[in-house]
Amino acid sequence: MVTIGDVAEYAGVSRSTVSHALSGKRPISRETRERINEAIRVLKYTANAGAKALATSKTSTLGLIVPYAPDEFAPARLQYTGAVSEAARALDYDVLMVTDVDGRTGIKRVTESSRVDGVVLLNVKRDDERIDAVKAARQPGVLIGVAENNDALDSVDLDFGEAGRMMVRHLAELGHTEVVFITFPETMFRQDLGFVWRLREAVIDEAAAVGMSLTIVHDSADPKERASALARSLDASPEATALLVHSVGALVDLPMVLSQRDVSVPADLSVVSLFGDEFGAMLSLPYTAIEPSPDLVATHAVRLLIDRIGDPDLPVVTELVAPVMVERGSTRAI
Amino acid sequence: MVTIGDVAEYAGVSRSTVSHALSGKRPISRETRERINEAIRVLKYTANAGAKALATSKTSTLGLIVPYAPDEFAPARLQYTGAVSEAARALDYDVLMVTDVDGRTGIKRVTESSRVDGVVLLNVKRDDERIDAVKAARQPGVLIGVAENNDALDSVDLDFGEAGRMMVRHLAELGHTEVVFITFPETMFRQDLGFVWRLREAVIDEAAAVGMSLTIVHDSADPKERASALARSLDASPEATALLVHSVGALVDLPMVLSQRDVSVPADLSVVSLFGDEFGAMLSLPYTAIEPSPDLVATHAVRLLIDRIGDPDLPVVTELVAPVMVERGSTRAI
DNA sequence: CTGAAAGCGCTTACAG
DNA sequence: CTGAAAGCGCTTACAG
Repeated sequence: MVTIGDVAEYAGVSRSTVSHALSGKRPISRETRERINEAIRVLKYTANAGAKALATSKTSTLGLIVPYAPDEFAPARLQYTGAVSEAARALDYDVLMVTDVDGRTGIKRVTESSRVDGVVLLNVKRDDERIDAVKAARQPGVLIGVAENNDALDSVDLDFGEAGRMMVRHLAELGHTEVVFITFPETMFRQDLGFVWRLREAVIDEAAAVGMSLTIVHDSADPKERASALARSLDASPEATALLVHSVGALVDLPMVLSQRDVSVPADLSVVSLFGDEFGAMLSLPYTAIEPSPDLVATHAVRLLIDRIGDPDLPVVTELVAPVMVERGSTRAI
Repeated sequence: MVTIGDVAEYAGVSRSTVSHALSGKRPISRETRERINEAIRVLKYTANAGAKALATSKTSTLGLIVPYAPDEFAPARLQYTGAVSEAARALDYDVLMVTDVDGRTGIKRVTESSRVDGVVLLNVKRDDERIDAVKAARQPGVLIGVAENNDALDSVDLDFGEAGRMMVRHLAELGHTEVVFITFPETMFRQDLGFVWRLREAVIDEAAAVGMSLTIVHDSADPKERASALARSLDASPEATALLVHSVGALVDLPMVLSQRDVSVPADLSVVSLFGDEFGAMLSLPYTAIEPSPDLVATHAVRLLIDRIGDPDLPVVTELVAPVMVERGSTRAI
């Protein structure tokens, strides 16, 4: 492999001069710089990342802590991993995937061995045990999600509370007072995933505030029974004029269930939801919905993390990304 | 940070002795070993991965080259990234995610800077431009998929040809002679993705061989029109007694389209397909189908790559994983 | 069974 | 504007 020494020799300068030419950390004469660039070009030199990391104590690598729970919605998670990777690349960081089932194990491994400069935690729970693992590490971390047992890590997430309120207000403004709220299976709540809880609580509170009568339905965790359970729930609330949907499973089944009952949207029923492109692209869902904006969330998270790597004493922040609703004509005034 | 020198000092031995105790590369007296272990425990020592990589020229890291094309099916890709990561971990390797839109750029970057010991290529095309980038690198690579412009890299994939033949034979044995073959949108074929081509060719050849009359239908690339296009295709082939489905979009729409036409499976129509858990879990598809087995494919690929890292002169191999059909009762004899 | 020393490929005070 | 040298934290011949 060609080293900085080879470049120095070819260019007839010292290694430190090559190093400085590369980093731009001190002025180099035009002539010298040109000889160095020529040498780099001819020898096809690329700095050894490991050696640089050893010398500088910076790996330019972020650990992405993403336990592969089999029960969660895959496309959504893929959106986030891709978005984090791209946000990191844009700031010249690489991403190490850490998929250990126990996130703490993975965090310990990559931080203690100095493989990463910081970690990004996906799939955050309200009470997330990985937070202590990050606090025990030399490197900082950022949550994509909001935890309640967190007083030390920066967090970024969609403002799911506001998203819930926004959906309720949207329906309320159209005059809907009888609404069925379809949310994720109980199992998701029991898994303590923060966003399902926060959205549900906000929806309940806001509905109470605006005098909306809400029937809460949990999607079935078993896809085999999901559609029929959904159908029964709808039948049980014939007075409802609108659906507020925050569940991937229900979104999958809804077009078929409604079509089977000859229910037209929005003529017979208004529908508002929350889902992203990755989902809409596969299913082509015609529902007015809030965008989860994973790119924005990931970009903020990575920037926050890299800022903190640069300065550990920055104040801890929680950034909630404002939800945006995309109108698709699935709701109407009553 | 605590270094091997701190451990050596605490244990009262030399750094080389600690290093050898850690690697097990030479015999250490019981007493010395115990002092060292005690020192490691007390000081909470973990070796610096970068320093080790510099000294040994091995990073214990694999690059996962996965261009984030927005138009492909996300859950399938996530299955593979997770499977590769887990297979690598099992053999004590970490995984660096390389999501550059141009895979060649990413390969160049991580190999030239010695960030990885080898690369795993996902989303392989029949004519894959990344292969030359790998050949130009010092580190070896493995394809998850089969390319036609490849004479140097190991490859692992599901045997999609055999999968296609298996589906045809399954229907032929049940007496079906009029079959509609629904495959991916033209755009996927134009993207040159090997597996869609190989399966289609095998289905066509095998159908000819067994005297089956095949109507080939390409799924619509636009999810908005997909279901109605699918419905029209079915209407256009009233003589068909079976469907052979190799398209994610069609699988999403099929339950609804069939239910709208009051077509029962398998009473009115037999259906055979190819899809994995990740998909079945979300949609609960009741169709007899071939398993794509991403875990098996990824495990083989990673093992092959690590073997080759150990010995670059191993013969180049292509491993095709035998397809397995899972019976779900969606086909019947005619 | 153990240690002193060189080396992996960088960066960065220090000196000029 | 440039260079010689030390150091980052490991491993591994070499020597005993």
